[in-house]
Amino acid sequence: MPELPEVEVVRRGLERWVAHRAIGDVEVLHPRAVRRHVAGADDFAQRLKGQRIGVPMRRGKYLWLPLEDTHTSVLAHLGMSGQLLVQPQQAPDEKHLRIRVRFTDGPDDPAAAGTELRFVDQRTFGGLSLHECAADSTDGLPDVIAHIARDPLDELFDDAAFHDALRRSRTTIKRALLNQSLISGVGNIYADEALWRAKVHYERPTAGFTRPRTAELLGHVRNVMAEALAVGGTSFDSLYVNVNGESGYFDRSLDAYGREDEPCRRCGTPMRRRPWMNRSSYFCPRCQRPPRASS
DNA sequence: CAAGGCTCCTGATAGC
DNA sequence: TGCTATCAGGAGCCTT
Repeated sequence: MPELPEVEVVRRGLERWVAHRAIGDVEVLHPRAVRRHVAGADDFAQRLKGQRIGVPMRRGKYLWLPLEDTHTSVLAHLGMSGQLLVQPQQAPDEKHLRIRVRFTDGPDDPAAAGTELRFVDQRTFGGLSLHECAADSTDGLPDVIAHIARDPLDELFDDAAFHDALRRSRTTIKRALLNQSLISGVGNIYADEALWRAKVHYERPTAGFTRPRTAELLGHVRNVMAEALAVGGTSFDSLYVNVNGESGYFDRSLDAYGREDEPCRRCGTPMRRRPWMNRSSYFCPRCQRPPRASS
C-alpha cells in the first residue's frame, strides 16, 4: 500500500528514467484508470502525444509530471495497488496493465532507450489524469490537488500551523493524521507506526494535544517515513520503477501494523487490532492507553 | 462548514 | 473440493 515513502521511490525512478522524454503514442487499456480525466480516455491520449515530460514532483501520496512549455501536468495516484513501471517495449504486458505511454526518443541515459512507461493497477483505485496547474504554483502542482497539505518531509511544512489545526479540531489523532488536508502522505500503516512510537492511542482527541506532544509525534512520523524511504531506496537500481506492496521494505520490521497478538517490542504485552473506519488499528494496550470514555 | 460514513475494485484467504 | 464471505484501504463524495 503505497504511502509517502513508496511514492517518493517511484518519483525518483521516474526522474531517472522518463524525465525530459518526449511522449509518443498513449494507450488506455482500462477506462477506470483515467476516470479523473473528465474528457475521457481518447482526450487523455491525444493531449499527451508530442509533449515533453519535465521533472517529476510529489506532494504526499500524489505525484505529477509537469509537461514542458505548458501549464498542464499529468497527475498520478497509485491508490492501493498502482505501479508505474519502466519496461522494455518488448516485455509482455502485465495482467493488470491499464495505461501504456510510449516515447519518441530516449532519455539522456542511453540505458533507458527502447523503454516505455506502464501504469499497472490490480484494484484500480489509482489512475492518471491531465490537469491545469494551480494558479499560484511554480512547480506545476495540478489544480485538483491544491487542497492537499504539504507533507512532513517537505521543508515548507508548517509544524505550528499543524498543531493549531489539531487544537481547533474536534476529532481524534489518527483521523487527523489520515486527513490529507492537514498533513499529507500518512496512510494507515505509518499512522499506526508513528502512534506506537509516540505511545499515543489512536482515539486520543486532538484538542488536548500540547505543543511538545505534537512535536514528538511529528518527529516520529518523519523518522518512520525516512527509515522506510532509506530501505525502499536501496532496492531501486534496475530498470524498474517499483511500488511493491508484498516485498521490498514491507518485510522490514514494523512495530505495530499487522502485529496482532504478537508481543509489543517495548513492553511485551500482546498487541491488539481494532476495527476502525472500515480498516484496522494496531496498538499496544499498555504503551498506548486509551483516553477516558473510549473503549 | 466540519466531521464521519459510504463506496469504488480485485485477489488472497478463511470458513463452511 | 468448491463455493461464499471477509478483508485490504485512499480519497472523492455524500449526509448529518
